[in-house]
Amino acid sequence: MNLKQLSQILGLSQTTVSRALNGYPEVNEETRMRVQAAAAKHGYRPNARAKGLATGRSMVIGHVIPSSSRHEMVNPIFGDFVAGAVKKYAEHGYDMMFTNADDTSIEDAYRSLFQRGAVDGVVLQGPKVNEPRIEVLTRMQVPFIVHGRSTGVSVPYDWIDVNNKSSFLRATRFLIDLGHRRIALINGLEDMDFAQRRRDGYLEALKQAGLSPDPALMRSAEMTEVYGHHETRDMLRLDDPPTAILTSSMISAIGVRRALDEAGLKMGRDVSVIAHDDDLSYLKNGQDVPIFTATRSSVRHAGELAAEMLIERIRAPHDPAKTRLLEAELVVGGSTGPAPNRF
Amino acid sequence: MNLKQLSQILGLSQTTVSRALNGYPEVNEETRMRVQAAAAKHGYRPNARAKGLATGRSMVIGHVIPSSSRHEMVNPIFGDFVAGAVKKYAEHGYDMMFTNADDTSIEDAYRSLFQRGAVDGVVLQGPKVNEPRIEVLTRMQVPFIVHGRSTGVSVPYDWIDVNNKSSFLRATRFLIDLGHRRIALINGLEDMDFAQRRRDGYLEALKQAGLSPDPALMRSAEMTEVYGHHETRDMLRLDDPPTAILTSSMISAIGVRRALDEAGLKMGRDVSVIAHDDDLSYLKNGQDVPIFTATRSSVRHAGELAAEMLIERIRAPHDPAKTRLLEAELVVGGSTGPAPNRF
DNA sequence: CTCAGTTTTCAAAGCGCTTTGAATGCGGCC
DNA sequence: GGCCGCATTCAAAGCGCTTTGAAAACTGAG
Repeated sequence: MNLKQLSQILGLSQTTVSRALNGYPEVNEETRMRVQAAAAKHGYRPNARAKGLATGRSMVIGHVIPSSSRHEMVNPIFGDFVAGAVKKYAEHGYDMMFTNADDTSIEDAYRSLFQRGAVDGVVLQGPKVNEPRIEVLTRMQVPFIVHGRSTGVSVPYDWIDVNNKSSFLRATRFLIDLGHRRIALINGLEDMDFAQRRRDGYLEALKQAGLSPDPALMRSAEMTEVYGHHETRDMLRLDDPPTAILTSSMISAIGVRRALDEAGLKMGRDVSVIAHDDDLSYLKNGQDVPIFTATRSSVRHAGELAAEMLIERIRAPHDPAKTRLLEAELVVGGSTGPAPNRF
Repeated sequence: MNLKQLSQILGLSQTTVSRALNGYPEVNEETRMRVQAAAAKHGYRPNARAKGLATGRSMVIGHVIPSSSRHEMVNPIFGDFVAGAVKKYAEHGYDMMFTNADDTSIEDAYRSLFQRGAVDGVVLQGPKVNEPRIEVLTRMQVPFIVHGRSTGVSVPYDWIDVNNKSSFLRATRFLIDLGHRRIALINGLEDMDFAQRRRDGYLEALKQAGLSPDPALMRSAEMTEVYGHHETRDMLRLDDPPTAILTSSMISAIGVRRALDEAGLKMGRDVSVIAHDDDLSYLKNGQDVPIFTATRSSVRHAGELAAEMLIERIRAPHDPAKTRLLEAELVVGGSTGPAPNRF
């Protein structure tokens, strides 16, 4: 069933039927009712491609998934961010499109999406420091939003981010206030912008407390469970092991916990742990009492906000850049306690 | 840059340029080279909507994400399955589209995707027992593939699934062979087809061993960490607690482990645990030695296979239904051991 | 040199929609 | 009665591509 057929059934022109369905005012209300009824009856749905071709808009928003050859990892926060975003997209009549690109051709993938007219805007995830994609998209003059920020990029752009620095500063200070002096940081990949900001916060807190950082206590890699376990076990073997560990993800924190268990150490008593908690739906930080003391910020909520900001941007391409900084809350759970007295 | 402009630059007709780029034989090779060079030089990429309108194919494959009001959970396997699928889609020139639909309108969402001409095929995830969507799609005569199967659906359809019954049968038998008699099953939601098959395998193994199932040891819900923890803690309080636990996901298994730790029990010695491991990239089951004894089957690989099967189906809509049953491997890790002697 | 056969190129129609510019019908006012 | 303005409807062009059916250019045989 297409527009032509529907209009023939109704004995009206395509113009009138189209306008009736799209809510234009120059249609007799009675006619509109008749058209809407017929459309519903015959299950008519306008062809998205034809509509897009005629309007120049695709009503689709793109995401590019890097299929890295180096690290085949899917970000665990992916699902929740997407769930948040897609919900808002749907509310505004947008669909979501994914494309795959290998590491070397990510910029090209973004360019392709727009040139092919496949999308009206894109979300840029996981920005690195000096993220080149941001300048590419800016130069292309297309609507986009960054989930995160990129230190070193000077052009203005829309972004939504968690205040990584302040939350890790607060978390570190919290541990210092509990008497900890040997505090480890199990961070994400170094070239990721968020990881750098978290480290900045951590270092800042140490500095304010007059503590000097120990490179042996600062680790960074892709945030898996195995990684958290491995680094913890490694650090526990040091002559002067940490009494507290700060970790960039709940998944790694689970590995940290496993390593502590294996070493016969009790989390919260022997070693304190603070994790960053993205509030993933399948990995809640406990029921009522949090398992881990954590800096918490819902990535699903970030997805919703990102979607809304991007849709606004698509509507008003020339508005000045908008940014949104979310503060993570510091929730206190059972994984932290006063530094053990070793003497 | 569109086809018209490009053909004007080249002094050729649109027909010839289009054919040159799409590899049709009736084009002089020299001309083809010239066209390809010009297209590359000017960064020409055919408009996907126009192309789709002309060909009737969208080169997009759809996935519907249910935004349930009941359980707001994103399936943790989502990311890896999608990563596998999108990679294969890309290899064949397909993009991936997501749409959101609330629980009540999922069928409608599938229908809409096709009627709007937005997709050439869809993947149906998380089938329940007697899954109504399968019949809807069958009746619509559109290409689709089911990740999983649906007991009770009699029409033939394409699917790819893990042999859930046999893997849980084997896992249960493995525990029985180790001397366990009180074996608990922490399963997924009851109405999910995979959960039912896993329970069947579990029950079958008990039956073969002459053991009668205890309803108090069979739990089912959405497979979160908190759920695994909660049910385990609950069962440990029983007069006759289980000595072994079978769980449907690694995430829940982590919760199981936490409950055991809290109770001062050692996994593998006091209580044995077997988990189903989807081989998620961010949640590997250990480095070299598996943490958990597990039934393992890569969901990412399933995503790749599903994508390929669907693309085949799109190419040959009238071929007989194809199915693929993957056997999970039983990997033995440190979480299982002989049943403790309680006397 | 001619003509059939082959290779190569082209103009135009069509995919299903929106939107422009024009036409129609109607009531009201002078 | 004639004319204007308003409400309503319509025919046709256009979005950028593919594809059909025809034309042009070339080839080799007779």
